[in-house]
Order: sequence, then structure tokens, then C-alpha cells
Amino acid sequence: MAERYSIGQMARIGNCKVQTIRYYEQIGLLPEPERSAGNQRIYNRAHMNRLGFIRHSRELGFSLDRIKEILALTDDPSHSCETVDQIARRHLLEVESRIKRLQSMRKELKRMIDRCSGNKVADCRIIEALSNHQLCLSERHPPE
Amino acid sequence: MAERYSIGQMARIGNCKVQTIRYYEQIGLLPEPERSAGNQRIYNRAHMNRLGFIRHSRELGFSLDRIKEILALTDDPSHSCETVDQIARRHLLEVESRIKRLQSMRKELKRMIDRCSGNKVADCRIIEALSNHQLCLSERHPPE
DNA sequence: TTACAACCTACAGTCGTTGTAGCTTCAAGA
DNA sequence: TCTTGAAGCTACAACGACTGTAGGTTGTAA
Repeated sequence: MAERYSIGQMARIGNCKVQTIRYYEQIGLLPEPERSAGNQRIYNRAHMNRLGFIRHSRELGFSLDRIKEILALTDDPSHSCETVDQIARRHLLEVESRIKRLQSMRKELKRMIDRCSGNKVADCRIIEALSNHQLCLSERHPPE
Repeated sequence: MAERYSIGQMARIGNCKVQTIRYYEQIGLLPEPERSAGNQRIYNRAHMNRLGFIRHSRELGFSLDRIKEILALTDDPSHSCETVDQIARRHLLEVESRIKRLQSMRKELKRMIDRCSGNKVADCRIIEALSNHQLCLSERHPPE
């Protein structure tokens, strides 16, 4: 019943290279999986999901250390509520700031594409839209 | 009238190190600025905005190569519409996929925090929420 | 006018990954 | 059953995007 995945299948679904997965194992982000008689790694669905989480988080720009921290929360249910609350809230603030910035990037890209369907790219304002120093500041001094 | 910024001020606003800015100059992502009599870099508002765009994009997980591509569009208004359209649309798809993933991350973080205000972290589902392989797949085979 | 922070170049080190070399294992068809 | 080619293994070097350090110079404010 238990699904079994080779490292190659993991890499395909995680949208990364085989070596990346071995690297995650090496630094303790993924647990050492079982091995086949011939010493090849055998993963299960839990590994797959964990890798999925890591890869999405990486693509969204979070550091491996940050990801490790979040995973630790979910690995050990004995964490105090304060700890979870602190880390999760901090992460949430960052996630929300990223959503905001991506939304303004989306708006400007759409504007660019629309305008282009006219004829000239003459005045592209994507830089102005995203240089927006207010956003930086609000991230560094979150309103609390 | 023209605002003048030192490399240190740039770094502060761009939320990065001074060396990072020199590095961007070195690889041609930022233009060489004027220099003072004593050979120190002098930036203006345009540099500032450009740096802001780069830094936001980086924090949102885009590669310098991708950023260079987008900046090239805005630098040279003589690009053909097809080029702009292609690159901008591709970027837009990725931005939208990231927004989606961040939104599901946000949802799970909120759930985590709420639940915690009860008492136990017992069942955290952030991994399941974000391992979501549908999302990967839809990104790699965007619905066209 | 001095003293100290901020700048300069040049180069080494780090993090997260990717590539290469040289070998072994697995699976599928002759 | 044999073989052959893809996929796996370890070990280690190289890459992209920074970050730190050394050793010196400039800018500014008391």
C-alpha cells in the first residue's frame, strides 16, 4: 500500500535536481529515507509532501533556515504556543508583504501587456511601481 | 535639484549591503553612476528606483537574469511588441502562481496561529497545504 | 585639523544549488 | 538469461548571488 518513490520521481515532482534532494538530506532538511537492497533511496508520500513544501517555499524566496524553522514547528508538536505564535506571525507578516508586492507587480505587468497590444512600450512604469520604498519600510518596521 | 545619494543611502533603502550594489554594477544590472572628485559613487533617483525594483524582485524570488530581461524591456522602448508581450506574459504567469501559493501559505499560517491560541499544535497542515503538487504542475504546464 | 565613519579596490568565503567523474544497480527487451 | 541504457550512488568542483575582510582613501563634523 505504502507508495514508494525513487529520487528521480521526487526531483520531477519537486521541480528540482536529484542532487538538490541529496543536499537537503545532507543538511538535515529531509530525513534519511530507507534504502533498497542495492542502496538506492526509497521515499514515501510524507517525504514527497515535505519536499513539496520546501520547494514551494524556496521558489517563493524563503531561506532554508527559515524553512527549517517552520518545519521544526510541525515536526515537534511539543513546542510552546508562544514559540509557534511568534514564528508563525513573523512568517505571516512576510508572506503578506510578498503578496502585496506581487500584486503590484501583477498590476504593472498587465498594464504593460495591455498597452503593448496598442503599439509602443514607450512609458513602462514597472520600475516606479515596484521601487515603492514604502513597502520596504513597512516590512522592516511592521505596524504592530 | 537633482537628488544625490551615496552608496550607503542606497543600501539602506534597498535593504541590502553596499557590496551588493557594487556587485550589481559589476554585472551590468545597475549603470555606472557619476563619481565625486574623490572617486565616490553618486546616485540619483533613477538609480534608486532601479535598485528598488531589483531588490523587491529578488526578495520575491526572481533570478538576476530574469530581472535583467524585464529591465531590458523598460530600458529600450524599441523592443517589438511580441518580445514585450512574450516576456511580460511569462513573468505574469509566474507572478500569479506565486500569489496563489503565498495565499495558501497565508491561510495555513492563520489557521496555525488561531489553533494555537487554543492550546496544542497537534495537527499542523501547513505542509499538506503547500506540497500541493497541482500547483507545481500547473506552473510547469501553464493553461494556455 | 584631526578623528572617525563611510567610501574605495581586490579578493576570499558562504549559501544553495548544479555539474562532472567514475562507478553500481535496475528494468526491459533480444 | 544476458545485456544495455537509464537512473542511481559517492565525492568533489563550479556556479549564482551575495557577504566579509584587508588595506588603503575621502568626507564631515567637532
